[in-house]
Amino acid sequence: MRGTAICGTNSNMDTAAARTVFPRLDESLLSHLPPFSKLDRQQVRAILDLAVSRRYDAGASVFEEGSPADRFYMLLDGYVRVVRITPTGEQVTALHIPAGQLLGIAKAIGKEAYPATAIAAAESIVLSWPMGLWDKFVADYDGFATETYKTIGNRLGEVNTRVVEMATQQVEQRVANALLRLISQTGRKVSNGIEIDFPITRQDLSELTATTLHTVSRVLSAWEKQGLVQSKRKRITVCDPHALVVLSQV
Amino acid sequence: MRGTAICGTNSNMDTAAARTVFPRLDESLLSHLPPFSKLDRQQVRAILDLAVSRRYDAGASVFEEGSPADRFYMLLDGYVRVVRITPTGEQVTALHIPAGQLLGIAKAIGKEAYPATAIAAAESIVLSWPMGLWDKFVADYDGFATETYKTIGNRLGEVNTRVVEMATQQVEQRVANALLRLISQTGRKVSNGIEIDFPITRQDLSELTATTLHTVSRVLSAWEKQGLVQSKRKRITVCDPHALVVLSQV
DNA sequence: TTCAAACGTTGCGCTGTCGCAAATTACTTA
DNA sequence: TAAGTAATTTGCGACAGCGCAACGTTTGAA
Repeated sequence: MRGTAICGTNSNMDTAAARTVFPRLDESLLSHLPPFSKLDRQQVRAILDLAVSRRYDAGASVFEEGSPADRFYMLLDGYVRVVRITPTGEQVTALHIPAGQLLGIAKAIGKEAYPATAIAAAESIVLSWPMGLWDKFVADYDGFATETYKTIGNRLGEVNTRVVEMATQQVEQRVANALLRLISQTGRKVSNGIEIDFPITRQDLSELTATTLHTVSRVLSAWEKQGLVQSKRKRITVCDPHALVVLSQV
Repeated sequence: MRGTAICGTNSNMDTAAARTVFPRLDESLLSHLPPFSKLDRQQVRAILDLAVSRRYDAGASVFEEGSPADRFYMLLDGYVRVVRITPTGEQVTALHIPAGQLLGIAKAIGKEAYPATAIAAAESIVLSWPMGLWDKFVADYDGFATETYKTIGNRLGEVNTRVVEMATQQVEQRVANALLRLISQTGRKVSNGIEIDFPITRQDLSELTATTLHTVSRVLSAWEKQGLVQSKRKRITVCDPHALVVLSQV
């Protein structure tokens, strides 16, 4: 999907507040996505006409923890990580959101403010709607609510899994699991394995696995020597997924 | 067990917990609880007449991870902990549920099976309904859905907080936070402080804070010497909550 | 081309926490 | 009351992973 339909229009815009309305969004953008898949053409058209589309550079924040939840979002393309920041400034990544999912749906869980910060991990294209439309979407569009709550359920499960992992596994296993999850969500097949399809640093991985960038670096170096992974700056390729699976289950 | 049965004489349940036959349930049981607070007397009556009531001994499981989600529950009295069990048999407590909350609401998050096991931490009284009634409740009863999703939102927030804590805090701080949360949820004022109002072992606390019973024991012993807590077997009293707050934020 | 900033690697010492083991105390049941 | 079981405490050794520090590498801007 990267680079099709809606891309190429807007230039470098200010990450502050600028919103660009794209010429005309195509129905096919949404019609195959779970929350909208049961809708007919006209309904999707109506939804798209209410949407604002915007591009985010890698590292830009889509919304911030604690600020009033005035819009909800659909990640069309790219990758977003949801982070929380501790009083001491440490970042912890709660989960990753792949393209095709809703985010910032505070209203669905009865919140008036976003409970976490969403940061584009790669360049991303995001649709958004005013939160005021939420109830209308739920009421008018068949399957929207159901699919939304499935998404929330999955995220609850994911976070729960993180808790269990952090409680019971060693760093090496957590990193292995994190990599496996990343390649399953955004893996791109390359000659020597599966590459994570967005730039990711040792620091990012450490925030995802509750460790330090140093330890992640050491782990990856060791794996590279064994031929399990290959990595350049900000790029990681998993060459032997099965070996990681084995490692992660020790 | 179908229909209008209001006693706990259903037979397809597993554990050895004794069952108590209740007299006709009173509307006041539910009318002040968030999911039902907007309903009138007749509606609450109708809901109660569909409910099955049951008592669980401490340690008995209300439902188990992976089994088909055929009922949803309301914890009337007592305290339930939600745990996940790893392949290697270790238990990790995901969250605690105080009286007055729904649990086992898999349907709300689009699941067909319970995603975790619920264990009564203290003797508990639980109402339940067949999951088939879920959609009816959502459709017929004003505020039921909204309040349910608030509950889910809060739990998501809670689990997220656990992740952040486990990622950034030392054992001592995690235990302090766990105790503070427990006394805020089920604290009972006693002469020398606030006691956690259900039996809780070092092992339980360790499963809640991702550590070992030994370490918890050491931490509590140290605190007891400093007069912050007092503990007997299965009983913990926090004498100086403020000191714990300070400790937890180092 | 130069330079600075960001990212990554690696060695070393330290320590928080675990794991094991053994003893003690507190309940339960016969 | 005694025996048995569950919960707790405590000491000690081991080590995974952290923190620090120094250095290497890549990138992009001037």
